[in-house]
Amino acid sequence: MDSAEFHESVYNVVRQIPYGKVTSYGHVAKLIGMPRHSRHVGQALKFVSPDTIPPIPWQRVISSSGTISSRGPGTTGAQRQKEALEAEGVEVSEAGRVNFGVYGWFPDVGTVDIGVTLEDEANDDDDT
DNA sequence: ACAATGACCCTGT
DNA sequence: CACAGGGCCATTG
Repeated sequence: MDSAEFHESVYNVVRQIPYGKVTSYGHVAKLIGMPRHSRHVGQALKFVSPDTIPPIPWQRVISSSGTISSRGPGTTGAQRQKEALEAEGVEVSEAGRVNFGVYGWFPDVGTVDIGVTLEDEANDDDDT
């Protein structure tokens, strides 16, 4: 799994988050089979540009605590994310928190097409 | 090779 | 709920 494939998997999963729903970095990491790489999911998402086709709804990925992660003081990323979510009907509290009980999307691992053949990676024998 | 960093996560106080 | 500490792991200086 290269970083390129990692990104692909992340994008594929994120694209499948239903409109008006949100999930967490950690869950995305689990879905692509790398539960320890929650931080890198965010890293992958920051490479996303609004011009990407098909579009990647990066705003639907927040922290496991249900809050929008701050990109640091002076940045507007978190603010844009909040507005983007509200634009699709997701309620975001003033503290930047979303009610997972209502808007959470946490499908079981294996029920989501990650777009990468992880199932065939064990098949490397050279049958003649 | 080492140290620091990051759109994270979990547990404990 | 707020805060602190430890763990995690690829990337960057």
